[in-house]
Amino acid sequence: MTDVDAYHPLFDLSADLARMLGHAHRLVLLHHIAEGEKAVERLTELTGLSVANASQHLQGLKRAGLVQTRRDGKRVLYRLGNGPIEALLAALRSLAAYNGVQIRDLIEGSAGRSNLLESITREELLRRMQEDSIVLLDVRPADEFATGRLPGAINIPVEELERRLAELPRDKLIVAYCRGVRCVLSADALAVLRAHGWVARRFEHGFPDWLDAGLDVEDGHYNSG
Amino acid sequence: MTDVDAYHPLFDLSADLARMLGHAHRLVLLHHIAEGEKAVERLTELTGLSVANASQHLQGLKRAGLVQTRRDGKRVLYRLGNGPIEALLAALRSLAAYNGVQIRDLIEGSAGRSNLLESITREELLRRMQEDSIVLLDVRPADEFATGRLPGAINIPVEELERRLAELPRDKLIVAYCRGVRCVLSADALAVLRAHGWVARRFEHGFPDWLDAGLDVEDGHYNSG
DNA sequence: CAATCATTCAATCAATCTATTGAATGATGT
DNA sequence: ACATCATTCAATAGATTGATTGAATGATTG
Repeated sequence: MTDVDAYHPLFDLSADLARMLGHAHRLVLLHHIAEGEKAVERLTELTGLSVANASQHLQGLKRAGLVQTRRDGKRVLYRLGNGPIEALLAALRSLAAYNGVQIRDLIEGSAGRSNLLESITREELLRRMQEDSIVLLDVRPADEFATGRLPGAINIPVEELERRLAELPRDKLIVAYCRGVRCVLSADALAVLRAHGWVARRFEHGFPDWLDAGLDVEDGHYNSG
Repeated sequence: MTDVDAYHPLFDLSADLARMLGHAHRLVLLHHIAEGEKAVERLTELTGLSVANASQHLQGLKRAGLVQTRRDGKRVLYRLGNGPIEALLAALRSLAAYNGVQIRDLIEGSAGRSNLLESITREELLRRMQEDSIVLLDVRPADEFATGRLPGAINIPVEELERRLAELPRDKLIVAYCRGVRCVLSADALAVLRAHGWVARRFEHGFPDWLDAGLDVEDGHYNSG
């Protein structure tokens, strides 16, 4: 048997990337760079890092392809690199937020609040939809919502969620869903909701799974034939 | 002025997470665990790591919430943790793959990385089909696909591609093909895929060339005589 | 072309991470 | 209770990473 059976160079590349994201200073730098091209000095102002230290981190990010540079006079401007970088950062932040909420629950509350964060099964979802004890929240973009949705769901795309929280009742469990297990939208939504004191869980299989199960959808053309 | 103006605990949490993903051994372990609950010993077989070393890495992953454990007799079974972990792993692999392709292009050819990113030779296609490192995407209309296709190809006609993106894995190179060099379908497909962060190239000769070369086709009547 | 400014490089030390070893724990079967 | 097995813990040494310092580079200005 070989050393690492499932070895694939992609694991090494992935690890190098992840390691480069594994320092708060670099994440903060990336955060600022993602908001727009910036010179090193500006980044040091924003982050409070020393020039040499910031530069060193930036060199690393550049080597990893996470940022690119161009010269403008005596300044060197940093911008985000190519590829799905923001998607990766969003996924990272999303999971971190999810875990962060869990940790806070462990500290704040004793017992079973942690399972409030876990996803809700389809069976439980169906039951609680019957008894009208939940609010079903679709956090996908409006156009996807328009194409089809779970019965009774309301739509607040995740990027609008924070400023539209008032639309959600506080006396019911919020169940957020999106496109499925690979989709981070509902996890982001959970983080926002929990951060503002709502009680929320997610239906992690999302809309496609619901569809596959042959269950009713609203306003869709999927099961109309 | 504070040390880090834009400081947010989320950056620390994210960095901790990323650091935990920043080692190929842990990524390989996660890969195996993601495919199903496994005991430590099984993981050592799969990875070639020593027991203590694997255990140590697993402890770290557990602390980070990336895996969970349960006991079954004397074994301890590891499974993936809660939250959008697979989404994060997919995003990581996706970007690594993207960068990997770029790097290889820089090494292999001086000329046009864009060029290499676009089309894949028949030889490379065959090789990567063997090693199952790509997803072959047929973007022709369904009826043409039904008549005959490259082995293992999946069919998403280009006009449906945008709304069916979820069917495509993010951790493999997507190779799109259509009717051949004069056909624009696969080029359109590339644009859609790239725009959404997928790593994609095209097999520009398409189905007819494959046929001419006398290579296997699936479910076709072409080479049955 | 010298002075200046923004950034990078090089060298250092402290801190952290990794693999290995061997001992300790916890569950099982006799 | 004892022996056994799977896993974890603890301690160590070697490798890697991070912050700081001061010098070097590259572009601009007068």
